[in-house]
Parts: sequence; structure tokens; C-alpha cells
Amino acid sequence: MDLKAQLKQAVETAAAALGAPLDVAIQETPATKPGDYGTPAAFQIAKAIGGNPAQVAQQLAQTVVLPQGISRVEAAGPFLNFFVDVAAFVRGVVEQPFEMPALGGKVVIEHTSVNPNKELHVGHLRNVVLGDSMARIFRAAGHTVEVQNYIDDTGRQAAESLFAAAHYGLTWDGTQKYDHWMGEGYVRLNADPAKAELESGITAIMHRLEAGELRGEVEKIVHAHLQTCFRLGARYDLLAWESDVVGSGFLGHGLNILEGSPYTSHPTEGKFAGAFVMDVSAFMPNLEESNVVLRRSDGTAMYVAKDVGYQFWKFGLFEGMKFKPFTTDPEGNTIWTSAPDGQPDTEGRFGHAQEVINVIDSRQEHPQKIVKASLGVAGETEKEARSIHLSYAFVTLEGQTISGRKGVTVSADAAMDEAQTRALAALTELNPALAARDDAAEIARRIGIGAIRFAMLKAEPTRKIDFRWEQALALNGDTAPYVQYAAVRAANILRKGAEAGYATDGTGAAWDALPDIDLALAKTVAKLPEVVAQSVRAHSPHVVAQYALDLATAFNAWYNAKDKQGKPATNVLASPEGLREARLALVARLRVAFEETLALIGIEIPAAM
RNA sequence: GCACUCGUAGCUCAGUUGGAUAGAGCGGCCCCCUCCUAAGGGGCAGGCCACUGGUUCGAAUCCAGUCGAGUGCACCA
Repeated sequence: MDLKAQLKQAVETAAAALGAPLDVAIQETPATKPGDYGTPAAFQIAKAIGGNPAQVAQQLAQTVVLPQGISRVEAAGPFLNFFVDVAAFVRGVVEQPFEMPALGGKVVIEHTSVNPNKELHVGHLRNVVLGDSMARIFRAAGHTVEVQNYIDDTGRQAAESLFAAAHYGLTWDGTQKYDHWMGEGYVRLNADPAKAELESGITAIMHRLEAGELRGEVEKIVHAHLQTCFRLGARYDLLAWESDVVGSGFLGHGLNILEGSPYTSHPTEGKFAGAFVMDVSAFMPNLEESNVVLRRSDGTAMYVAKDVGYQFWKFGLFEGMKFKPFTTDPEGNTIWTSAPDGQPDTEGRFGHAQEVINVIDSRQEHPQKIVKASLGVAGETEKEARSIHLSYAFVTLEGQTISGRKGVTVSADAAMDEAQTRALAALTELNPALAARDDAAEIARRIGIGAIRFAMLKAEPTRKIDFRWEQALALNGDTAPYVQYAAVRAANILRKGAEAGYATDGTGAAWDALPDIDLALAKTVAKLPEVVAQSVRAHSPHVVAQYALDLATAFNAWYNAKDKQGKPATNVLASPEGLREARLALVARLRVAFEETLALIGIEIPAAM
């Protein structure tokens, strides 16, 4: 059990002894206040049993039994503050591995799900990075995670691109990235004044797509998309194709389940006569129209009904999809795909989630709510509660709505190219010797991609992002390179320490010699597990990104600390023997914290900077 | 019109289940390489946490209302 949990228990026990059983909050004391951790519990106790908070705090200070690692307690007015035993605390942080949350259960995360008709643009970056980071964080918290990428292969968008290529007689010469080439046809078609007359040709392609005849054509685009996503660092387990969702009968299965619900009906009169409708008012209050049409009066299904079927399948409400390997990711792991000619999933390997997270643009909030409500309609209230729409505000480009058709767009590939170019330019300027090394390009890649990923997730998902080169690709301030630089700096200290023959594992450490300034750093390091827990609770990776900044800031402040004479106060290698070993061990622990934290948001640390 | 999201420094944002004097970055001004990497650090200036009321010992945080911004409201996908 970690120190804060022990403190909480100790204070609760003391409170109960005073006749006030309660849930106590343990928080860090503000920087200007005495102590390391504190609690305002005396307010609540005073209220429960009478008396004034300051007196109660005094009483608590007398009676509370201090856990190991706490050296003393002191009442500061109505607050009760605890002082950590520096040597024991730092040693504990250094010697114990992180106690990550041990959450169980399978979580299916759907992200990317880009229409297979043209290349990804900078707006898609946010979706991919959010989803991929969530997957990493949920895995670290103990969940089994399955990442799915939904391929809308029967939609109008794909049909238009395929039609355009054929209509204009375009041929791919292999020089351009395939999805970019495909997108050019799409843009051309939508700028074509004659487009309206081409409708029948587009519809014909849509029918062929539904029949699965053009699967291979769509797969080529999907491969090109995956290339972009791999480059960003995203990884997937399964591609779920819309045609297979329908072809596996999920649409029908889903509707069948809903047929049995008291919330669905087949009106015989009124505006919905002949349709199959679902009344969602019990699950989505305040709607003007509480009925959602699932199947039209002409017998065809609404789009949202497919989403409902897919969602039901993710939760394991039925089976029937077939699967086969599609490709391998850069690490050689197999990415599976749904496929009509695949094998049945006899082991229940895919789907069967306890929780489903759909990473989708906030503009789709309404249909996503209907999908969630449909689980309630089906009587699956627990699954309804664990059906999460990770909604994020869309990305604009220099203040304008991204639109490929209008030419207001920057491709994800171009953004990554530019990021790496800028990173290499910075490297050349700041560290020419390093820029001449063989691995300079790899270093620039990690910095550039890291900068983009970080820019996409450092703020809450509800924040709108206006993509501007200077911000998205910034290399200092609240950015990935700032954190990466700190991580590299930590590694340099360790390397030099090892070269000098000093132990970095705590051997020979004089823990008692550590001053308070080192404690501040150790306290920040120790926070990682609760950061992960918080990120999972909030369903947002920004919590981890913010923590990465905290970690780097804490380290840089410590690294640059000066004593009263203005001399470096924390120089590790110049520290007296014993203190030096303690500090090396702390820096080693910090470096691990950097690695684990950045891995949670898919950011790689360069070898040098 | 109805619903959802949001409103914190000039700009972009953090701020745990309500707790101590609201924090960063960018931009501005001033300092710090005789020191393990200055992609760094320190300092100064900059706040009616949109507004009003309520709940509470205590509100940026919870509730109600007002104002402002964005998004969504088809037998479309």
C-alpha cells in the first residue's frame, strides 16, 4: 500500500476514535506550507462532533498513529500536516517498482476509422493519437485491450474515390503514396461540374462495394492508411469492415434483440407508420423527438442500426464474424481483419468486452448516444454504462474547417514530414556534432513524431485544437521535446556515473544525506501510478501528458538548483560519496519513470539531443 | 427553438471525490554556462476563475439563472 493510502487509513482510524467515521482526503501540501502531505479532515470531524477545527486538528496530531516513513505530524491551524522521512521515502521510491492499478477485464477501443477514400489529414491525427494512447494507458492499468479500426467500405466516400479513378482513367504509377493518389481523384470528382450526372455510376460502385467485389481495391487504401498510422506509432489488433458487420448478420441480430424490448415498436399510423422505431426517452432525456428510426418503412436499415449491431457484437451479445490475418505491424505482430473467407472465432478471441471506448469526433455525439441508449433499450444496463464515447472536439486548420474538397487541408503524412524536418533543423543548429551522427535522422524522427503526438493530447479532448505549424510542431515549452530532453539528460548522468565506476542501483547510497530538494523530485516520481488511475477514470490521456511535463519540470528545477553561493546544489557526480550513489539511484528511477510515462502516450525517447 | 460541450493571465492551456495565498507554456522585460547538455534554469510584469444568486465552515470546482462561443438536432451517412 502506498504512503498516501496508509496516511488516509491512519487519519480515518484516528477520526473514528474521536467518534467521526469518514472518508478522508490526503493531499499534497501547497509549496509554501509546512509538511509534505496534509488533510483538512479536522473540518469534517469538528462538524460531526462539535468543537472547532483547529482544536480537533491538535487532537488528531496527538492521537494519529504515524505509518512507517512519516517522521512527524503537526497541526497547522485546522489542517493536519505530515512530514515525510526523507531518507526512507526516497529509498522506498527508488527500490520499489510502481504499483500500477490492477484493473481487470477486457476493453475494446475503436479508433482511427477513417473513410477509405483519401489520405489522413491533420484532424485524423488527434483521433489516432487519443485512441492509441488510451490503449497504452488502459493496458498499463491492467486491462486486456483490443484495438479495433472500423473500415467503412460500403460508404459513399469510398465509392466516389473508386469511381473517380475509373471515370477519369487514372492509373497509379507507384511514385505517390496510394491514398494520396486516390484522394486526388476524389477531390477532382467533387470539383467536377458534371458530378450530378455521374450519380448512377457512383451508385453502381456502391452496389459493387456492398457485394464485396471491390474489397481488394479498398484494402490497398487501408494498407496506405496503416502506413501513416504506424509511422505515428499507432498499433491495432483488428480491422472490422462494415460490409462484414452487415454480412455477419450483426445488423439483423441487433435488431432482433431490440425487437424484444418494451421500448421498441412498429407504429401503424402517424409519421413513423411502417417503420421500426426505438423510444430512447428513458435513456436520453430532453429530446424533442424521442423515437429513433432503426428500420425505415421501406424495410431498409438506418446507418445507426449498423453501429448498434457492431456495438452489441463488441460486447459479446452475439457471434458470427470470421477473421483472418491482414498484415503485420512494424514489430511483427499480426493485425487481424474480419473477412467473409476467414475462420470462425471459436475461442471468443475478438470482442467480448466489459467496456467499449469509441474514439469519435464530438459531432457524432448524437448517434453515439443512440448506440449507448440502445444497450439500455436491450436491457443491458451495465453494458450501457460501460459504453463510452471518447468525444473530442474537431481540429481546425489555421482557423478554418478542414475540407479536402475545398483544399483546406494538410495531410498527416506532410505534417509528420515537416515535424521531422524541423526537428532535424533544430538539431543541426543546437548540436551540430550530433546532427552529423548516423542516427541523427532517427533522433529527429522521435522528436518530430513526439512533438505531434504531444500537441494532440496535452489538452483535454473537449478543447478545440486549431492546427498551426508553430504550435503543433513547437520544440520548446509544453512539448514532447522538452520532456525528451530531460529524459536524455537523466540518461547522460547515469552514463557518466557508470563510466566513472559508480553504482547507479543504490549500492553504497547514503540515504540520510539527501536534502529536502531531492525529496521533491522523488515525490513527483512516486505519483505515476495515481496518474495512470486518474487517466483511466477520466478516459483521457491528457492527464498523463500533463504529468510528463511535471516530471520534466521537477527534474530540470532540481538539476539547475543553486546553493546560496550560486553554485550547483545537486550536481550528482560532484556529490560526496554516498550522497552521489543515492542521487544516481534516484536519477535511475526517474529515468524509468520517464520511459514508462512517455510509453503511455506513445512517445519515444531519442538516444541523444 | 431544443440538446450537448465550453468560458481561468494578451494568446494556448493545467487545476484530482469542494480545502491552505489559483499554476504552467508562449509572447514581453531582466538575469544565469569556471557547474553531469542553455531544446535548460531563476526573476519581474500580467487574474472580478464570463456574470448574478444559492448550497457550504470553505466554491475556479456543486446547483439555478443570465450572457457569450462552438457543435448537433432527417424514415442522410
